[in-house]
Amino acid sequence: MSLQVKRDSASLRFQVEKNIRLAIATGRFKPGDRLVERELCELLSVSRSSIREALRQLEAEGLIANVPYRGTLVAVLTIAEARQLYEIRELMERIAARDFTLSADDEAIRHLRQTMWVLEAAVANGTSVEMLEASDAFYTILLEHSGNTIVRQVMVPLFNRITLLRVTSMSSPGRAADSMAEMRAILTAIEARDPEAAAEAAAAHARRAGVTALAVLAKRDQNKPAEHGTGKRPGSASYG
Amino acid sequence: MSLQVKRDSASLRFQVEKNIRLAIATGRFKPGDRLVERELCELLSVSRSSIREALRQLEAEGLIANVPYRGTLVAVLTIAEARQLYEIRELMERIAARDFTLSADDEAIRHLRQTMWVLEAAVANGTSVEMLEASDAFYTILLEHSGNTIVRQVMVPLFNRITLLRVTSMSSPGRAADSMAEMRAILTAIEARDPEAAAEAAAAHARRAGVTALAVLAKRDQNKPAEHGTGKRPGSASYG
DNA sequence: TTTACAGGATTGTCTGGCAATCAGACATGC
DNA sequence: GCATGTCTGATTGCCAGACAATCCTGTAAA
Repeated sequence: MSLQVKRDSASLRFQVEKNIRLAIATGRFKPGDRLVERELCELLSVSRSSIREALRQLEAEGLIANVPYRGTLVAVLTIAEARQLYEIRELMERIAARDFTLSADDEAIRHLRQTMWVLEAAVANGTSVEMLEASDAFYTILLEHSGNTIVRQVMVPLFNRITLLRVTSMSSPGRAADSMAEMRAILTAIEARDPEAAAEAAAAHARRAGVTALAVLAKRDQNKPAEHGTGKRPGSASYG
Repeated sequence: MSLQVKRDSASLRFQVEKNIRLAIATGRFKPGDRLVERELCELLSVSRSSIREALRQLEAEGLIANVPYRGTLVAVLTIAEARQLYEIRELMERIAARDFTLSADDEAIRHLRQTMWVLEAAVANGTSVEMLEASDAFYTILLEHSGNTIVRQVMVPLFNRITLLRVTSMSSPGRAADSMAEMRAILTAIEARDPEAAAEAAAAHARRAGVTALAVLAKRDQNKPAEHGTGKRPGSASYG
């Protein structure tokens, strides 16, 4: 066990960043919503400097977009972009799984296996939030111990953007169980120390997640083609 | 010709960002160098707020790294990371070339062809800076008109990180001519409207650039294994 | 109806400041 | 000499308040 002191009193702007990210992921801020700086100040009880620095960071990740003198909006993903997103995600996960298999130690694999149990428990009888958390944890471990810094850094923004959709995509009936089975396949390949099989399993998982999500998206956009950006302000309810 | 007004009175922080990026690309700031905020303020004649916001953006792109209460350093790439970088770059360029071929209009292709001429002229009898600029322009057009927003957004940080190395990698004798020929091949495939060939040509180009760069890097690190981060301050010579 | 303009809202930027933290020098005790 | 404690200057993290630039909107004038 590492004795590292938990440098967890993370900088304020980092917490701001995390909170905004979370607010977007949970649908508190919806795609197209406007993020007014001073409202965020009040919501989060920090100064504008910290807010703005956090916004710049999120902007670089493509999670929000900035229009000069008009403000920052939560990014809106078109279907085409979603398709592109999932194509790249597949490639990245392929690499991550391969490199993890090649370079992860037993400790990491054990950790991954544990997370898989948690996921399976959540799918059996947990909330959807628990499922998402376990699923996130799985990927975090995979990326963290792949030894591939670059893939990790590329994936973070991708992942964040996918969360712009994921509330949608996971809602597909039966998808959770399939998803879990696919992840189990990744783990099995990793345990067998077979990088190619792991890569292929990860790719298959990403591919199917993409197909499902895109199907849901296409259907949604058929029903209400331009429902993004209601113009509704973030409001002032308590948050954080 | 586009009649778009050149929104070039870009925000200050954007110019700051551009200048710092350039300073890193040209070796003015070297990997490991420390970027002291107040020195940047004086160098660029802007306030700390703008500097800090620009730094956060560059940080999110992985071009600089931040250590709490110690400052921001220009990122240092290990050889392993460089290898990972080029592997992903290959995949991304493959997609970009494919999608460009599928979706670019004649105007864009003509533009690309023109840039190719500029590049060839630069290689024939131009400075290395001109070569780099033409080469950058080529890729910018490719990405901009690929219709693939996500690949573009993924590529930007990758590209920036590659410029951390590129002064090195282009210095390989004869590489410029080869590189040019490979890019010509991409263009040819695009003109033939053959997405698969274009993708393959782009991948080949990226692959070879990677091999060359890695070879140079490996050699350099053999000679002076830890010459990163001389600790030298940015200094105060004129800049910008 | 269209145009012009005033007013409000929001962002972009600056200034000055203060606490937290770090690196390095220095002194102390063994 | 070496380890430990302390001090000091430098730098970052964060803040409050301010002002100009810009955009949006509603209203009055042509």
